[in-house]
Amino acid sequence: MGRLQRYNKAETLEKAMNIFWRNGFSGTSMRDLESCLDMRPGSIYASFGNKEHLYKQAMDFYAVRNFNNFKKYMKNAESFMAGLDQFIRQILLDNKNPSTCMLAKTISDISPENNKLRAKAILMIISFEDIIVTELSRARENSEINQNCDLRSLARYIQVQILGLRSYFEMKKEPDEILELLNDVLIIIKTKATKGITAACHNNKKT
Amino acid sequence: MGRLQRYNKAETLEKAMNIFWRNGFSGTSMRDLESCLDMRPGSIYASFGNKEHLYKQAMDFYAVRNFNNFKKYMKNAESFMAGLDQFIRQILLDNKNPSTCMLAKTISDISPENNKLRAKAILMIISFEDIIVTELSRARENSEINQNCDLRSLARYIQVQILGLRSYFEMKKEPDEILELLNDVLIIIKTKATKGITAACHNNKKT
DNA sequence: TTTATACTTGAGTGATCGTTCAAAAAAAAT
DNA sequence: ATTTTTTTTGAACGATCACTCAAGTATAAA
Repeated sequence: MGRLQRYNKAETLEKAMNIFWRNGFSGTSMRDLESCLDMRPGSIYASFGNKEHLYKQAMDFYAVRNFNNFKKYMKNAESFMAGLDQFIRQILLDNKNPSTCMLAKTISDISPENNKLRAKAILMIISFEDIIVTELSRARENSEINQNCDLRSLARYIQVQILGLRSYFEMKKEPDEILELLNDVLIIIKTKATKGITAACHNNKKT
Repeated sequence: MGRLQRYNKAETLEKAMNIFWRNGFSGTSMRDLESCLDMRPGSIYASFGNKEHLYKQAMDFYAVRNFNNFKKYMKNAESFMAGLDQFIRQILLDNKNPSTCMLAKTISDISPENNKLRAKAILMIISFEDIIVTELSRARENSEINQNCDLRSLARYIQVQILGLRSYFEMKKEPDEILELLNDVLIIIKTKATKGITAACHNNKKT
């Protein structure tokens, strides 16, 4: 039944994800990928289509792993806040991978003309927001969160906090500062969640 | 005394900044720059050295403009918080330019090997943090900020908030959501500033 | 008008880009 | 063994990359 496949698809995609995550789409050449994956161009194209399609699959791999990771931490933790703490902490303290979210990086990386990748990344970020909302509503059933709280707004706020932390610590990884800022951020999310203050008073006036 | 320069350096750098900001270093080709600047390669190299050096100067242009902008808003506003509000609002609601900070983008964009640009971007982000600290201490003299407040920590927190907002709104520019999130963020910064709670209780325990 | 000087031009450099495809290799079926 | 099927290989393609430099052009001084 023909020659056996030399490469495991999941392992290969993980390698591709790592190099794309680090160097970006334009910053990663097919020759970089060839040496990183230990595959010759023909094999890569036979397995993954072309560079853009490979990037898409690497991004999928990233997103699925991230989503599952988040759900896992939520499931194992004794509260939403504890799970969120562990989830963000693990991302920020990981020194093997970039701190920046690969999806956010894709959105800023990609030039306007080939915005297929951009659109896909945006969809996946919104999917993650949906997952946060799901977990928040579960937490509300457990009375961890105020009944009046707008979960969609809170999820957006949490996203901004995560993106901010990940972007900031891309430049320097000082564990003390990470833990301090993470603590600050978590305290405020908890306050917002329990007091239910979201989008209270708009001040749209010009100053 | 020889032929006159056809190009205004500041205007040219602004054009270069815009295209680099949008497309990144790897995503912008010299031919893109040639048409954007309306200059032939020889002129570009005579004026700016090479692509990397041009990027550096474009980044400098970006940083100086941003710093001055921040100071201007701070000077004209009646309080630190009002100035910060106007500063961030103007960045997020501007539809001509990317939402993401060019310095943050540079840090995540650049591949590890040519990390000169990366290092420069990090230095400039830290410089901006210093400027925030300066403005905060001025605000403290005006009794806008609690005496016990750790200004460096608060400045870091503000940076995270700005980076988070700019990263988040790179994907979608919904004015309502922008104003709501900006309002949320500002309220909390104000609370932190007036109550002086920063890095209170670390919870380093594993959950 | 001529000369000296400063800047611009754009065809052309070798290197690298993403991608292709005929040939080789390895397994199962006959 | 031979054939059939599937995968891997890597030389090679045209396009584009960052970059160079001799020639051309515009100005001020002589």
